[in-house]
Parts: sequence; C-alpha cells; structure tokens
Amino acid sequence: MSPKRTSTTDAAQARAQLLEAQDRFIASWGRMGSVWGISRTMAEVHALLYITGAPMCTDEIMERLGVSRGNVSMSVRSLLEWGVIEKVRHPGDRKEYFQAEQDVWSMLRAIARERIKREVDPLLDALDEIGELTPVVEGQSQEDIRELHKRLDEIRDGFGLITTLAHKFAGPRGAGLQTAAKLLAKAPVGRKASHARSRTKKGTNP
Amino acid sequence: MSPKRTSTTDAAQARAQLLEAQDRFIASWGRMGSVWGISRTMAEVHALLYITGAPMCTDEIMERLGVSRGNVSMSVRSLLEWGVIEKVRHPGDRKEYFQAEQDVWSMLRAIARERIKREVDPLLDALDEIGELTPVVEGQSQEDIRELHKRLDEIRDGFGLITTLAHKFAGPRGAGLQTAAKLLAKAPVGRKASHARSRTKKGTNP
DNA sequence: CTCGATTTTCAGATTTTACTGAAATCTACT
DNA sequence: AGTAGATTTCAGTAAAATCTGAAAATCGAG
Repeated sequence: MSPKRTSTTDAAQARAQLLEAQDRFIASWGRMGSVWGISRTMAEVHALLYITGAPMCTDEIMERLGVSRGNVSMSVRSLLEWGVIEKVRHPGDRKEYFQAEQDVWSMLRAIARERIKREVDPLLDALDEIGELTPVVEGQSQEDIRELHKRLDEIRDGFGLITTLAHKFAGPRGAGLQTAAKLLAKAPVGRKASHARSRTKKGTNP
Repeated sequence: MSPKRTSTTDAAQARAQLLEAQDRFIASWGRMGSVWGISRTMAEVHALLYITGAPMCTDEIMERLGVSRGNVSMSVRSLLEWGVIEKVRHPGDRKEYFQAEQDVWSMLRAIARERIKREVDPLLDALDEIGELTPVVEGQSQEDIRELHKRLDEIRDGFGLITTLAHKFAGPRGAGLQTAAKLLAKAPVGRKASHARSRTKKGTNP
C-alpha cells in the first residue's frame, strides 16, 4: 500500500502547522501586550519577529499581520526605542529589514527596563513632590500630616526597593541577576514545589 | 515678630494642604493604574482609601472623586477581589464601609499576585498549548519546528522563573522574600550606585 | 414579613486609544 | 540633480474601554 514517502502533502501540512503555531504565539503575545499598556500591534510585530527569528521588511510584516503600513512603521519605531529589535540591511536592497533580539533574557531585561521607566519612576517622582507640599512645621502636632508622610514614605520605600532590584536585573550587568534569580527561586523560602508546568495540564498555583 | 498663635486660618490652610496632597497622590496612583491596565477609577478609589486610612462609604467616595455610584460599586468589587481593601460594618448602620489594606508589603504582594494571574499564567498556558500543536515526528528533521520549540521553551523558561520567584514573593509566606529582596538589593552584582533618589531632606528609613 | 435604604447591574453615552491610507518626506542610486 | 522606491507623518475614522444613571435586586431593622 502507501509506502513511506515524504509527500508534498506532508510537507505542506507541516508548514501549515508551523504557521498556525506562530499565529497563535503572535496572538497570545499581542494579548499580553494590551494588558501591559502597549498596543496590540506593537506586541504582535515583536512576536512575529521573535518567533520566526527571520529579518523581515515592512511589506512582509504588513501582509502577515494584516495591518497598515503606517501602523507597522510606528510599531517598529517603538520596538527600536525599546531596544528589542534592530535594523538589518541587505546589501543591494533598499528595504530595511528588522530582526528581534534573540536572547530571551536580554529581551526580558529590555521589557523590564522600559516598564520601570514608564510606570515606577514617575510615581516615585510624584511621591517626592507630594511630600514637599505638606511641610511638617517644627513643634506642631498635625497628626494627619504625619500620617500622610508615613504612608507616602512606606510606598516610596516599597517601590524603591523593587526598583533597585529591578535596575540590577535590567541594567547593563543585569545578566548576573539571572543567576541570582535562579538561586533565589531555589532557596527554601516557601514550601511550594517547582513551577513544574511541563506537559501535564496546567499545574498553576493551587 | 508675629506671635506664635495657631489661628483658625492656619488650621484651615493645613487642612487644604492635606487634601491637596491627597488629591495629588490619588491622581498619581490613578495614572499608574491605567498604565497597568486597571481602570483609572479603580486605582483612584484604592488610592483614596489607602492614603486617608479611613473606612469610607460609597457616597463619600463618590463625592470625593466625583464619579458615579455605579462606577464606585464596580471599582470596589474589583478591589475586594484583588484583596487590597475590605468591608467594614458599623453596628446600627446599614451602609457598607471600605478600608484599604494598610501594610504596604501586603498590598504590593496582592498587586503582584493579581498581575501574574492575569498576565503571565495565561501566557504560559498558551505556550504549552502551542507546543502541542506541532509534534516533532520521530526521525523527521523539520528544522523549523525544532526552532519554534526552542524559542517557545526559552520564553517559557524565562517567564517560568520569574513566576516562581514572584509566587514566593506573593504567596502566603511571601513576607520572607521581603528580606531576601533587601539582601539581594544590597548584593554587589552590578557597579551602579544606588537609585539615590533620596530627597536629601527626610531620613525616613530607619 | 414589610418597607425603605443601600447596592448592583447594564444599555447607552462618552472618552480614550489605536488604526488607516494617502500625501509628504526621505534616500540611495544613476 | 533627478528619480523611483521606501519610509514617515498625521488628519480623519474606527474600535475599545470606561463611565453614567436609573431600574432592578438585595438587604436588614423593626
């Protein structure tokens, strides 16, 4: 009967599966993006470039994602600013190609860096300003104002600590923190077993 | 010169300053909220309850923030789900009052927990599913599919590690991690000096 | 159990954010 | 310098998120 033979059909099927899997990844990453407050398209472009690993030009991206030229242009610019993709030029070709940072840790650091810049730093600055609005006058009681300062300071300390930590993770020498994180993850702080979410259906937090 | 005298005017001024400072905090926290993908109002309600420390009822919140009853109701419900505020009942009063978790670390843990649940866990689940879409057939080469799996796995490992870490921070025994975080923050991993954003004034941190 | 106070719900209005497409700008090549 | 191909910009439009207000449901004291 049918002998073992890698038919055209098999190859086509495998290719379809690959594209389907890529599309699903793109969709998931895009959904995440909107949870983070970056535009869906920007996240999708990044996902596409990451998951294929290939440098792609504007038209390829437009076609694959079904979005407008302008949208791709804007998304790509932001991704370049975030430092998670880079331009690639092919000699003898006027088009610009874009390629994603392939090292995941490097990518995660870039994301963390950007988010801190956008979320945490402005808050810390605001907290400082607010504290200055309400000087505690010498000898005066003003219980309310003392309480306000206490709360502001607590928030600042909390976020300050997180920021310091994250800067070390996200900074230029951040790779070292990857190791630290691994160690800390293993450390017997809680009793919880590993994040063993291997093949068996989700093993998330009970 | 002018004799020391706490006039009514002084007190009123101090009160105005206090309210102004609270409003600014509320506005900042609200802005953050929208960066995080929660609604501005929800973040503002939380900010109000946190910064005043007082239990407040729906009408007080409506009035202070200038938002509708329905909006307060929905925001409050979400905050209860997040576990960052709680209901308080006054005997002989049918109104429900709400009060914010006052411990900052507890609050930050709740926020982290919720964000992981909403952002990371679904992504990890999706990654698992996607991997299953493209089985690697025995003996077959399929370089593309191997590459896909490699990338998917790398993302999963990265986020998995972060999640494990965060669960320890955010979990029931998470307080221990606060200590660990402090230690790690001090550890000489990078050369970068501290995030020295201290106000020069205030020596809050004991 | 009744009744009025309180809370919840949700369709529609409003505000915010993202996207398109075409004109304007840029760029590498001749 | 001219020009064709490539990219950027941005006004207008589309889509998504958020908010309101009033009707409906709930709740608890008496």
